[in-house]
Amino acid sequence: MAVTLADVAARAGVSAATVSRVLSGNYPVAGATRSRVLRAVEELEYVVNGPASSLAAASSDLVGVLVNDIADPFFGIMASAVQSEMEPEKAGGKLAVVCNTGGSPQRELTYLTLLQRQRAAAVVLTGSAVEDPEHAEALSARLRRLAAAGTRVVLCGRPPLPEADGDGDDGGTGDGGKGIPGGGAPLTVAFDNRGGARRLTGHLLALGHRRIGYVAGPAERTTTRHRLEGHRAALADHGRDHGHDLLAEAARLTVHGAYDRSSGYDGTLELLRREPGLTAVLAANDTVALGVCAALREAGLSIPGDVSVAGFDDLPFSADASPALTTVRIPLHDAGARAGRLALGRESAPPGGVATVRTELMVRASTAAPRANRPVPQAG
Amino acid sequence: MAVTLADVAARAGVSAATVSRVLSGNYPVAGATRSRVLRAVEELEYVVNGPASSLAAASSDLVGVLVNDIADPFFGIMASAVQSEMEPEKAGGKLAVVCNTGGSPQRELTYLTLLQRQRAAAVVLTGSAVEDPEHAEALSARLRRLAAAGTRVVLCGRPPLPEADGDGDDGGTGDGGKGIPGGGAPLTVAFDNRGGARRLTGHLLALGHRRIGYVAGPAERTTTRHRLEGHRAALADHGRDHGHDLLAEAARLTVHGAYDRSSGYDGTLELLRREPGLTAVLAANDTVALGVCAALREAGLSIPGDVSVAGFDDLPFSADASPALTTVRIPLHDAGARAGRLALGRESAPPGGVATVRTELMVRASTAAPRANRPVPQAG
DNA sequence: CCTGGGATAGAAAGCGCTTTCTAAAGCGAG
DNA sequence: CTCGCTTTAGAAAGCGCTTTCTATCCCAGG
Repeated sequence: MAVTLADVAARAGVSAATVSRVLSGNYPVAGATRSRVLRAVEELEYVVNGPASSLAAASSDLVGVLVNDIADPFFGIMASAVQSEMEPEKAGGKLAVVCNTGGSPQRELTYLTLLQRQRAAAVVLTGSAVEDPEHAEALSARLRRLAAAGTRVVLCGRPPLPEADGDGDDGGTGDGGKGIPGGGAPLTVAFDNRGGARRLTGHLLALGHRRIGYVAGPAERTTTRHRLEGHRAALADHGRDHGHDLLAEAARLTVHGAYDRSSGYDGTLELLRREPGLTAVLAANDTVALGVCAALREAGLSIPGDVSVAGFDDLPFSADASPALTTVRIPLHDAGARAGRLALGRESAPPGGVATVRTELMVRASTAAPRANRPVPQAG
Repeated sequence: MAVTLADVAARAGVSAATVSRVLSGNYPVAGATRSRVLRAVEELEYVVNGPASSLAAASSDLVGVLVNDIADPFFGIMASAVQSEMEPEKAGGKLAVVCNTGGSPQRELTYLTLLQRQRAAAVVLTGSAVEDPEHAEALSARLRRLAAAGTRVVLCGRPPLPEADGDGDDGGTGDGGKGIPGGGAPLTVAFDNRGGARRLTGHLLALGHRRIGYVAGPAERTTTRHRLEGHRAALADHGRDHGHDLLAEAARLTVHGAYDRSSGYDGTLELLRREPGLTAVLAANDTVALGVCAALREAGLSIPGDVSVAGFDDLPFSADASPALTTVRIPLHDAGARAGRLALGRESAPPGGVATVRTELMVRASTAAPRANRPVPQAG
């Protein structure tokens, strides 16, 4: 039913081989022949049969992008950046397949199989990893095998895979995909979540805050752990410098939730119950921060007058919230673009296979020095 | 290098045909044989070669989803819903390919070719269409040909394609893809933008607003036109009932921009210049509304005290903006899910091939009755 | 005028799978 | 017991393309 190579060949009065060569363009074809073929292609409205060509050439132009939640701009921005690197104009029509894993390691594996089945040229995994050792192990093994088989594997916004064997102290192999053609080992574009969180908490401490609540993300995710570590590191710094141990309180002032608004809302209520005298609340990310703000306001507290609030990520809406949110900016677009280039092999692998992108503290209106006396809401 | 069907067959001591039958499951295979094959598949970690299977079966399990901007939650939500309908558990591992067209008709066509090349099983086009007759014509023809060739084509959030021929008054053929197997004609899930805008403007008029500015979207998009038509219809309704012609002013109080925050900001500045006495501003969508609010605040006007603001879409952040945004809710998730089911043929085509989803007016804090005397900002 | 080599194009062998078409059993009925 | 049917499995022919491997053709050099 569909027009095939043979049809074009017949029309142009050449062999199928010649048509193929004209279209792929990596073999000399005489000018006259070429234009005759091209005309036939035009006239017949011929469109290459992708599967057939992938089969014969043993390669495809699909690139998988795994995201936790495509409706979340955090992932949307990264996915968009990855895809912008393979615009038809730039990369000869690679197709990005965006897969919504919902953050489930199980689904992640399933999609990986699906992509492997399509013989995807590369796979980009975004979003934080789950720390469950069993899944982590299965995923690492899987990714490493995929990479070894020639599929480019890039992790974006999650920590590098643990070392495969016992050798090699700490990710310093230095041959991030040099040896084996087409990759060989998974590459990573990591975010400096620890440093960002540390600076953010440092900012709050510098303003004079001492009772800082933390509505953290899901306990089992690496991103959550890293941000929490940065937070505590800042607390520890402060204790060291001022002989005032804030770390002891940290656990009591931390609650965990999901990366959504209602977690921020519920978490804040819980924090207020535990410590009505809070002067600042840190949120797992900006979306959570919105929920934090809502809960605070309902409790009759003003921001930043009574309580300061800060988020993480700096999504587009963060600057528009009111008050504008103090947050840690993650250059999602740059990170995604870089991951995309790495996935296409258009950028050489970073040393050790790991590139870390900087995060930046964005101080805005939602944080200010704490007031001496502020109204204390009635406990729930 | 990779494990093939033949390897599995050899290991299981059966023919390749049998293995294929076990895996596709649409042919009887004796229980003992089946489990022997399954075990071999396990042991060899066999993964089907998608391209080969697509080639042989002349079908693929890719579904294309075209979006204007994947980083925008409006599209993210729809894409997510489409994809949720083809979870591996539900639809046997269909893969959604999300393509970012940036709203360019040119890129839309390019991606369509890419998808066609992959022999995609279906294509879902989201986002408003461009009204440029030339492109519209090219796109319609293309989609119709695709559909006729067996690819399911679903439009989501854009108006149905114009009738192909001169016959048929107004999209009432009633055989939305019944005749030809696998579709035949493009299907549509349309939004009631006109009705929504009409109700929204009605709400403002009922509150007592008479000088209503409109920061509309790009002039050439259908969505923009429909919302504008609804707006003007409400204005006309009012004139008819109260003998007070607001329509004459409408053009002067309308400015066009893109669907982004800065358009809202700039547009509002321009509107304020044209009519410092505005008491309400309607925005093309919620993102634009954020920019409108920012500009208003900078001009020293309070919301809704001095000026009411309303948006469109009801994205997740809209309820959290402050003040919470009055807006017209579009059930994006439902619409996307429906489009997904239509694309997979899991839901029968609606009468006439067009399903319209209802929009709902969400009245929140950003709109209120106008004040008798309000400060008038200095013109820029 | 002959010959070696570069440029160009065709023939044909797959790529790994699906799917007829065909064959071999296994079984109840006559 | 034999016949004819159902059930199950293998053989083999492609699906449409890429890519060697070859075969021309043409021209410069001898």
